[in-house]
Amino acid sequence: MTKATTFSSWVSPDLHIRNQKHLLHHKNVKPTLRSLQFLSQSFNTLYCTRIPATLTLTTTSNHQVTDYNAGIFRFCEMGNLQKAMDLVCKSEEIDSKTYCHILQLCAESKALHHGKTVHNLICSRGIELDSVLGSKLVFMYVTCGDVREGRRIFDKIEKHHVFLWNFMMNAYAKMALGNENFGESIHGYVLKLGFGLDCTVVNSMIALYFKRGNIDNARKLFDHLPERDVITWNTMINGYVANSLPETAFEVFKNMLYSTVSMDSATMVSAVAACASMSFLTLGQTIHAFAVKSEFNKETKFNNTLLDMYSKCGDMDAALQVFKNMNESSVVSWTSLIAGYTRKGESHKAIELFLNMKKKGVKPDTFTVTSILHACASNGSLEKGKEVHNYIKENQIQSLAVSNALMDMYAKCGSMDDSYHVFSETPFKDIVSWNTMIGGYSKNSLPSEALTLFTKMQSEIKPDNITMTCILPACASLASLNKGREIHTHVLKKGFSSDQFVINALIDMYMKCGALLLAKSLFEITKIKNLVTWTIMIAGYAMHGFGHEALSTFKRMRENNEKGKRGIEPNEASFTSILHACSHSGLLKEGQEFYKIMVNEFKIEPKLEHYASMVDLLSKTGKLSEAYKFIKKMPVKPNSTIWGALLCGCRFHHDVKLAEKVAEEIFELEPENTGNYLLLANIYSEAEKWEEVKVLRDRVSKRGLKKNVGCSWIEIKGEVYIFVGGDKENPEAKKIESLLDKLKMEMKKDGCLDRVKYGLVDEDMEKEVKVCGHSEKLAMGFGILKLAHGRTIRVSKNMRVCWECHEMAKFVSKNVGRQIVLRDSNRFHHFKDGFCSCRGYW
DNA sequence: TTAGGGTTAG
Repeated sequence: MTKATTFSSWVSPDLHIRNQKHLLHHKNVKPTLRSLQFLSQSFNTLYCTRIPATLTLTTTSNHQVTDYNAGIFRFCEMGNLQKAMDLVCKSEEIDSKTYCHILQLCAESKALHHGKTVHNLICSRGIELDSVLGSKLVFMYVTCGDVREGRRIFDKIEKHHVFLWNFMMNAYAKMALGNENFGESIHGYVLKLGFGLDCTVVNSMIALYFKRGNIDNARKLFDHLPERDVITWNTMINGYVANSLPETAFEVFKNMLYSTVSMDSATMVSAVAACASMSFLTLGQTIHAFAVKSEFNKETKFNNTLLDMYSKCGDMDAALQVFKNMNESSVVSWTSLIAGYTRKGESHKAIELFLNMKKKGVKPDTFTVTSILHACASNGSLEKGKEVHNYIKENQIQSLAVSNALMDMYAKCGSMDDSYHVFSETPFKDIVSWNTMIGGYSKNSLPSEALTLFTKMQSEIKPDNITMTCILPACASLASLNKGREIHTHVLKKGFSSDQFVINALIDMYMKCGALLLAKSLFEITKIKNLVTWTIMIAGYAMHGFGHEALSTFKRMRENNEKGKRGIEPNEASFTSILHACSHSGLLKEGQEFYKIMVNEFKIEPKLEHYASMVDLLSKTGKLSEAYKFIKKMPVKPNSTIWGALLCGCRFHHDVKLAEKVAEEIFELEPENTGNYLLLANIYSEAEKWEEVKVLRDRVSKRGLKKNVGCSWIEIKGEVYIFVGGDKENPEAKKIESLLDKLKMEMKKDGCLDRVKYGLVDEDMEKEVKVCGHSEKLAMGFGILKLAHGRTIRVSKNMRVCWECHEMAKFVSKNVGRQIVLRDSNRFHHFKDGFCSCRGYW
């Protein structure tokens, strides 16, 4: 008997491999060609073998069959494990064959606990462990997941059937799938045994290497194989497609055409799939023609791949044509069509198809419902999404992908409560589930929820690179630099820093947290910058009021400035950013020039955000009537942002007459927004038109408008402190108040407050609509008290900063010598030495 | 060896 191997603890993957090598070198059994092929197959398909029942029945001992044996056999046949167990425990007169039966049932039911009981009975009753009963025990343990115990029994067995070798190796293979070197050690053994030139064995090895992403080794095997069959070629094409190398797959396909091997339908399927993943429509059409000639187009599987190719290439007419010409369509055909229309943004057509398919009696499966949920999500149609959800519940179409698609649909339709409901009811969540939820909270302006879930996630599953891109916008939205830096550390530790999405999200986070220098240095050290990287940087400079830096970044992007790299062409979003930059810095000439370039050179049709930037730019630079004319000439209906930009301009340049006209347009669009009424009231009071102020105040109180609550927050040592106007609850409230009083006195002495008399004139009005509340002043005061001298004070506000607070920040930056970065709902203000980066353009 | 789905920044 082979000496039993003892394991002191649960084994590492490395140890499994050593054991498996040991298995292969076992002295008694010579591996057959089939067993080697089987071994590599086990990697590829996770093929799970059952020891056939006949194996156990052929060589059982001749014990007398008692009533108990017959009874247990019957219960096993019926699958009633509990009853069979009861009988096994009751009688000692049980033969080896019966133990085999019950162990088989334990394995099938994955009942390790019962299996162990049977094993104990066998031992305590002194039943001989022959190769058949031993094999069955091994089978039971391995199937139930206890490979270590299975191996212990395996080593006790004297004579092994080759099937058990394969089975044991398969079990180890499954466990060792994640190991880099394992494939190579099997490969070495294959060569040693002289199977290196055998087509069938090598085909399996090639597939194994591709499965493991080891493309070079797969290629080497292929290159050295003297005789290749159709499966060799197909495996190569398929392997390259699966490893996202469709171009190489195509090279192989071309070479196959010149070889003596003729293609089969699997070749066609792989080649068409390669075209699909490359969006190579013309090539796909050529193969289509070839397939028609060779009559491959009779097969449903091929036609489905073809349909999917057209759908992925965006040619929905061709996809529909294939669909119509098909002899038999399946749920796969319908799903490919639905997915195609969804990708094209034609969600209504996808939904229509879904309904049609149900009408035709084709039953949607998990793939279909995930596609249709995606369509509802991109359409934002919560109602349709809910209908699909009901259908899923009624028909019990369950899978993790379906749950994830449901969470995503609810998140994209803005219903995070429904999304969380699905999440909490999903028993086994994967990384996609967590990422979808965290990203959903971030996008739905629920950053605290996103951060809470992120913390919870870490105790259950390892976050990945996508998690980073989901959580970083939440840090950005809270302006939580501490949290953002913490995540950056995590990114570096886990090696996500080569991911372009992660880097872009980090730069964006630093920009939105006001850490312009950190954003800039990360941007500069990032070697590969894509359009989004550049646009984030330009948008960042824009929101910080660094117009010239934004312009030079835009220029750098378009030039061949990086070594050996071609310049990048701007798109719609880049122009939004650069126009923003111009308007935030009052760069009239440049802005107008960019607008022209966008429309004339790049043929980009302006969107509302482009128009808004232009109106903002004209208004800020005093071109009020031009701005008004610009709005009137717009081919689309202006929104409140556009009119609002002009109204701000009217205040800045004291044009009461135009302001009245503009305000009426906004009041019509946003009758509930108190901010607009206050803005007009300020314009009146600055022009000392007290009667108009009074009329407006009456209008506001008559409407009984909702009060907007302004709030500001500051992060100190990782804690976020939130302030609302007139807040006295903060334990430091008294200290802050006396500090602010002192500052106000000094400002008065300096004559600073003379400049802000306009904003303060109508205090009643201000109290009534309670728009400002000067919460930013409280947060700044708290920062002065709590942060060491020399540290920048970073405050965020959910509305635009008020004039008085702005003046105070300027004063503090000069007279107290503190740098302040204030983020309001519109832009950043950097205060230093008595100046603000906005230079009045806010 | 062979078809379809869900999460990712401006």
